Amino acid sequence: MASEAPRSALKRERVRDYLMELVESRAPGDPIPSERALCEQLGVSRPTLRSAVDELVTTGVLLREHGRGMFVARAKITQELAQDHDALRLPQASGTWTSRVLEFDTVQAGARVGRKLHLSPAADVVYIARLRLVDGEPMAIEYLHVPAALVPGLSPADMESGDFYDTLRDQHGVRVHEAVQSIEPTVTNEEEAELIGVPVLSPALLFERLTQDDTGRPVEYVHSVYRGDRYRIVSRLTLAHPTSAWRYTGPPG
Amino acid sequence: MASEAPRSALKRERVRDYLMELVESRAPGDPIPSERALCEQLGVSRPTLRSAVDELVTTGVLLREHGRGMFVARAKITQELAQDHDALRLPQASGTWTSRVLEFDTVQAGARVGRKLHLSPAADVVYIARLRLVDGEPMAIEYLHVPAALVPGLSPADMESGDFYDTLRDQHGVRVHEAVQSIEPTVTNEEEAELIGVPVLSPALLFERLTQDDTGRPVEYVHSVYRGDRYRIVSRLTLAHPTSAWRYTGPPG
DNA sequence: CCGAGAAGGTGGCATAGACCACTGGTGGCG
DNA sequence: CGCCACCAGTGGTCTATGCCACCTTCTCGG
Repeated sequence: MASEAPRSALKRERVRDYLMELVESRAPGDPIPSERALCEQLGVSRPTLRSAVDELVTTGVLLREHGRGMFVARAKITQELAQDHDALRLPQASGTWTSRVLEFDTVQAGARVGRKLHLSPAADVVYIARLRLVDGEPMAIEYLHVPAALVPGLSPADMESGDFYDTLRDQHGVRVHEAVQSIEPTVTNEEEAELIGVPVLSPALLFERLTQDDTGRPVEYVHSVYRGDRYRIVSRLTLAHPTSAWRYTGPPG
Repeated sequence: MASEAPRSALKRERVRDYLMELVESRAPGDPIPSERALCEQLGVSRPTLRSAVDELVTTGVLLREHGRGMFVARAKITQELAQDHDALRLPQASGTWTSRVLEFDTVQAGARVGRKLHLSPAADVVYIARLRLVDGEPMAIEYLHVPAALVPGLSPADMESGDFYDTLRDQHGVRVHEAVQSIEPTVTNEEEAELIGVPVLSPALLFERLTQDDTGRPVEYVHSVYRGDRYRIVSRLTLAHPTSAWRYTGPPG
């Protein structure tokens, strides 16, 4: 009854801060003590400690490896991007992009995809799931839907080598012209995490794109998830004349 | 030893799937049973149930309110964006943007910001933290650094009304011309979550922008965090000529 | 009639302990 | 000498339980 301390210091936060200091005193890739050892050092239970570790894994500070231990993550965490920006991440342009096709099927469009592509729900579409890699490292998972009538004879190999838009133009006479794309933040689910090689619930970018050819005909509907720890979007915007590109993120000033 | 079932069904996943069905059978805003009631229904312990709920709160399916209960979230979750796209979120253009200044100070640039703005670390910069709102709802938190010499007499009120770039041009003769911006996914920390009004570790977009005027002089360095459940970027891209804009996300095809 | 306080329900945090699944090293066996 | 089975250590999951903070509602007293 007496004083009732504000108790702003949750154990979980205390543990997290302790771990942050511990991480900063070590080099990337270094192991840190085991969960049970840390519990004893900090005087907290294992679920409490694991909860704090969960947060640091999600924010990209720590890595866990089952049966091996916990390690300081290699990449700088996103939250601290603003503190060490210049030496950050791989530039978009660099690296060699390759693809690995995971699924390749002709299926019925269904209601949702059919509406997107202006097709009947029963119309055939080619459904492709493919992994995008940069220098062999998984970077994104991409799900494409293309009207089957547009791409007769399309093979999985076509989706692994060269640019898809080049293939569309050269082999099918379809000239991609315009696209509407949305981007939003998300977190990885089990499947995406597994394929991209990041923990579940890691920050990621969700792209959705509907592409049209020069006659206004829908060509592809793409839905893709990019890992957030290795990928970012960099754009150069020009103002002066209030162009559409500049304003696209809402009010900048 | 006999058969050793694959046991792919973790309790946590079973609980999550059960909750997802439960959510889909209800309308947005509806309450769902209490944690303790769900535990009994599902035959799991409360920590296990809470763990599953945590995931659904992070992915935007459920809302928790301390002392009141749990509710079906209003916005469609990000993960399911692809399933109901047309009726999604608020369009970028709609809504009235306002700002609330949280901090407004003249401080020394420091090493990092000084490097960005091409200033000495000891040079004065105006540091502004402001909340951006759409129709009164918090949408983003924005941290600006502007060289103090550029904006003599700038007041907090200037940052709450009108467009900052208009203010720069009309009151200080600075004509914003070009910017380099990066976008990446992140999750909210305590401060951001508190200010924006979302749970900690919610998906969000991290913007970083360096703006120059028409003489190439750095004008502002901005770092902002947008909530992911209400905000997305929509852009229209045109191909045909391989312009820079189109390629900015890496290889599209 | 209305306001203040008590009671009960809810989510929030933390504990101690158990067992499972995976990894890597080590020692025994072929 | 080489291979493989075992085992100790690690993270992964789950249980049962307690107490706290917050909100709503009901009731009782003014």
